[in-house]
Amino acid sequence: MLEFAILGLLQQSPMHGYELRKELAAVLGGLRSISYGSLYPALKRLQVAGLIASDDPTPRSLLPADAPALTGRRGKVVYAITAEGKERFADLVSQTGPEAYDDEGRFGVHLAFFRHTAADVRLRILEGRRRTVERQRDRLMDSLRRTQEKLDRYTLELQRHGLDSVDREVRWLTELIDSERDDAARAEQSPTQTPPAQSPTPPDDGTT
Amino acid sequence: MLEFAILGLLQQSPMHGYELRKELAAVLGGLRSISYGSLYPALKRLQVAGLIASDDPTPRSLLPADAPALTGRRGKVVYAITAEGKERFADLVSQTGPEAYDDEGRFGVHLAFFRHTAADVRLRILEGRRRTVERQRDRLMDSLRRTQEKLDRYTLELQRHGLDSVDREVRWLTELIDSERDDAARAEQSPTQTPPAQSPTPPDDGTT
DNA sequence: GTTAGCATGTAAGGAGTTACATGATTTT
DNA sequence: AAAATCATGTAACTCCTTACATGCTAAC
Repeated sequence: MLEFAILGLLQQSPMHGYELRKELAAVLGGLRSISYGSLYPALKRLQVAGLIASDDPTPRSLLPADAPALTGRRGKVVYAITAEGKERFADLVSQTGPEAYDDEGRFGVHLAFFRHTAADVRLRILEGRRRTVERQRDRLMDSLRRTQEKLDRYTLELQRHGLDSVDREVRWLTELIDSERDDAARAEQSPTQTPPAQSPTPPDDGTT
Repeated sequence: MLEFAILGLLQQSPMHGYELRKELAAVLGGLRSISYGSLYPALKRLQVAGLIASDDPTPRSLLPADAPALTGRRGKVVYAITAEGKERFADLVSQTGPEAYDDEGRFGVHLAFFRHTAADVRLRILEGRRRTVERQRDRLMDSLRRTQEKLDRYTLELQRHGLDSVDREVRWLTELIDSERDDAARAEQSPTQTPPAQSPTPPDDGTT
């Protein structure tokens, strides 16, 4: 998931690790960020696999011969995606199986890169996610109905709040799906126009 | 976290692993359950630590001497919490530091066992959780305000939905906190009565 | 020229998962 | 007695975190 997100970000522009971390926070839900202990090893793995390349500013060959063992090379290291990396990203982005939507984090990453995703793939991922969340909702409703009496006030509140959240997520997904379908229908009617990448008007939301 | 949840459930009644797993699902948010690959090793660790004890139905000593190496002992194994385990659970339950509310899962477990938690500890945990979630909300609002134009429709939707969820969680926590404070005030007025373990009437919620 | 904060990296470990293997009990 | 399902367990692995170690660069 992390490697997927890195490839996606580097697709947009080259970056060094520190920068990447900030952008990653936005992609991964905006709340928690990834730690360096995950980030740098991931970059190394991607580089070894040939999916990204570093524009290393101080290559060994330019250092004086007496430079000591160099436990760690320092200085900003800018990474860029390679052709192979783009290929791999295209593969990942077009996955429509459970791995694209069963896990909340992975789904978020897929959504964040929807601009690089074909319209039919977008729709399948959104529908898959909705099915997953609907199943969660149904299980929760079931469990609430069956055990309502046995539960104390706090557990009850926790489950009701969880149910409410899941319910809202289903509605949110339904809005996205409907809006995707509208776009598809519109593209059908006037196929000469470029399909709209920006939505016409988001359905509203009232709050704030 | 898993071990905390197990101790909490065994506090209520002895159970075997399979049963435990179902109850665990409810405690851990009702959606995903824990796998056996986590559960059984956890039980073993707790037993080795002396916090739980198994009522093993087929102890080695009762088997015929020719019983072969016994790669795996089978038959239901019922676990019960020990006095030491109760002590440990009481310790865990009364923790009011970040470990009780920074992680969503851990907070959920704490909440699920609020009936075993002192009123002042409950309040501190709820307030801590609210602070954590408020910080998340503020960070998200900030990020949304600053980068609104750069984001495509999908990332924007994702962040707006995330913000909405976090906002609702803050409100939910505030309701719980207010209700706790009411209870505390009521207990103050008539200290001879036992403090109410069940809420009088949940503040309402309208939806469903 | 020293402190603060930017930037990179490693080692150890935590908390879970999947895949596998097997036994015990209930249903048909 | 075969099949389904209940129940226990291990090994290997995934994916991330914390704690640590270090160097580079700008500001005072």
